[in-house]
Amino acid sequence: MKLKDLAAELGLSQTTVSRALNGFPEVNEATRQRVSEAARRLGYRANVSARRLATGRSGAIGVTLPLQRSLHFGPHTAEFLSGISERMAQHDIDIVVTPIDADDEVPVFRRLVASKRVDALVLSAPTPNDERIAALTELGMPFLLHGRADNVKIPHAWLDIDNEGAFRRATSHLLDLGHTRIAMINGPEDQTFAIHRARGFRSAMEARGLSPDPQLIGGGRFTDENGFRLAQAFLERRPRPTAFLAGSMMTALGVFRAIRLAGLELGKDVSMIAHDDVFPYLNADNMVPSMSTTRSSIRAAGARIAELLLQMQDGKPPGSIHELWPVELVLRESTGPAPR
Amino acid sequence: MKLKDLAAELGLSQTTVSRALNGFPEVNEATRQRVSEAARRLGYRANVSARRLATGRSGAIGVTLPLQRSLHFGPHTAEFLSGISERMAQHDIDIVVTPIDADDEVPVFRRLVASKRVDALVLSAPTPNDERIAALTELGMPFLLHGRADNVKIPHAWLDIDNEGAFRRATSHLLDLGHTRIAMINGPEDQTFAIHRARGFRSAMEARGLSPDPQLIGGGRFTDENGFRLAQAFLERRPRPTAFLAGSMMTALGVFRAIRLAGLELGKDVSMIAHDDVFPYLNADNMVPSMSTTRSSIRAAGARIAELLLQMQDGKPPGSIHELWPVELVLRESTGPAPR
DNA sequence: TTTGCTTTCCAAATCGCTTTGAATGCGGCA
DNA sequence: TGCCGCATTCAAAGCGATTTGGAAAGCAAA
Repeated sequence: MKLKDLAAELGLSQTTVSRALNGFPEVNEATRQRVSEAARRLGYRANVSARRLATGRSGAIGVTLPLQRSLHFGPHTAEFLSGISERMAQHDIDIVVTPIDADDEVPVFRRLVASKRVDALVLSAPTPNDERIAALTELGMPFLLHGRADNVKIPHAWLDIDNEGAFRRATSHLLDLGHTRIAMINGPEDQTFAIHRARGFRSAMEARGLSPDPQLIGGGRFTDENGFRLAQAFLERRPRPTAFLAGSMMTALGVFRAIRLAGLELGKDVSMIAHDDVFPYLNADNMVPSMSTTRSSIRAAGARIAELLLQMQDGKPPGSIHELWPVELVLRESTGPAPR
Repeated sequence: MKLKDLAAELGLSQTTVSRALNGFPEVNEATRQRVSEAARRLGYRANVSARRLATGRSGAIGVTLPLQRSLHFGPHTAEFLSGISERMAQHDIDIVVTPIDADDEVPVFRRLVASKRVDALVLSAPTPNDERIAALTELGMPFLLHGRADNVKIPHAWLDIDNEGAFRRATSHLLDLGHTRIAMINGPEDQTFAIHRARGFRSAMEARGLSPDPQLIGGGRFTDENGFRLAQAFLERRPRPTAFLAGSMMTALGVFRAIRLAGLELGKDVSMIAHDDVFPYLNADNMVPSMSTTRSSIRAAGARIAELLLQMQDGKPPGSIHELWPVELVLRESTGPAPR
């Protein structure tokens, strides 16, 4: 069932049918009804390849999967991708995922652009001097950055959460509770967001005339395992840290295990605030004890990015798109006064 | 830079250039060299939409993301998707992810088929009477099932791991160690794989004249939280279970927390074998104590499914594709003799 | 020289849609 | 009546590849 068939069936020209289906104003309302009814009845759907060829737009947006980067395609990416695709599905736009090695990103971009496979890209996990921005700008491929690349001066669209503010507030709160030996289990050190978090941590400490103990700072992947190992090492130091900041709920689980294994009680002997990207399957409220968190839905960010991408396609200049989302601080049972 | 331009540049016809690039035999080797050199130099890449229209193949395969199903788009799906896309990238085939509500799967399939958006689909998380198989078969859309739909008689391609055998062996091993009160934390009950695992568990028990205690069987999502709650409930029963089977590493983490919280020691007071889908960021070996697992890489399964999909496109009949992968049992420190 | 094969290359049709530029029908108005 | 303007509709020209059905060139055999 193609357009021609449908047109023949209706005794109309392809032009009219096409226009009726695509909501052009110059077609009689009665005709439009007739056309869309027939289309539905006969199960007609435009061949996307043909449409794409004719319009010159691919009707797809690309999301790159970091294969060997410090950030894996893990739960965070999955959740983020859900957010994007949920929104895009409503617009009949495909999400094509492209695995990409850290080494040959630019060649892959070049291919993506030349083959007109996608209309825009979503970039994740930026570093401060992210070179992808220049590459894509030069290639003329629209993109939206999830996160920030502080040192890149080229105008570009981004959406980020206020990592610095979140960790500053979390740290301040721990300081208010009397904690001074605070350990920080951050993300991969090269990532902008991790740098921002470290900055927030440091600035809150310094505001009280303290400075972070480098011995109590760790980074790396957001995994249970990494959280566990770092926390275990930190807990062996004397004096022992009385509070932890964890970069993700995964790390927090590992930290929690280490705390238990050391015979300590979370929320009493040791406090913890973790960053919660809001996974539907990992609820800070339901943990025992419930976890205090800095919270920002990564799925919502994905959905919003999809939205902004659509606006960019409608001509909104990328340089005008900058969103910095505030992060909530949600206090629960895992934080308590510092033991004296 | 389009084919026409490239052809003009070379003083050849589009036909010849196209053939040279696509490796047809009837073009002179010297010409081919000249063509591909020029293509490289000028950065020519075929417009995928045009190619797709001309060939009638979309050059993409679809992966559906269950949005509201019992299985979320979580770490498992992410890892699986990595496997697929890794393999497909080598063939310049796009992966398009389509979010899909459990309710309107068939309409979405119908649209996918009619719009010729993808050449084939990957289906995950089947139930025993999975109705998607009939729907897709009827629509003539090739697909490959990750898992099995036992009661569906329509011939179709599938790849699955031997869940039943894995859990039978794991259970047998626990029985060998003297455990008899074994708790099982399974996956979502409607899923075939969970049913198979339950069957393996039961059959191992029955082979020793025992039968599983329904009070010690739980299901649900593969999350830390779910594992924690179920394990905690089970550990309150008397006599207490001395061993756990966990459906995933995520659940296992929760079980582990519950065990610690109950003041018990894993590997001594309580044993556990978890199913490990092999996440790069969650290593059973590095846990403390290290975790005994039934192991099968879900990423490898994804890669293999991609491979099989390619073979299907080359004409291999779907009905002939059935792969049942054995599952390793890897014993580590989390399993020990039953306390007397 | 002709014929018959290969080898190598080409012109033009095709894929199914969008879009341009023009045609048609019809009521209103002078 | 004749012309204009508006609302509809249409025929045909793209979009950029693949592919069909030859054709030209080169060469060996007749």
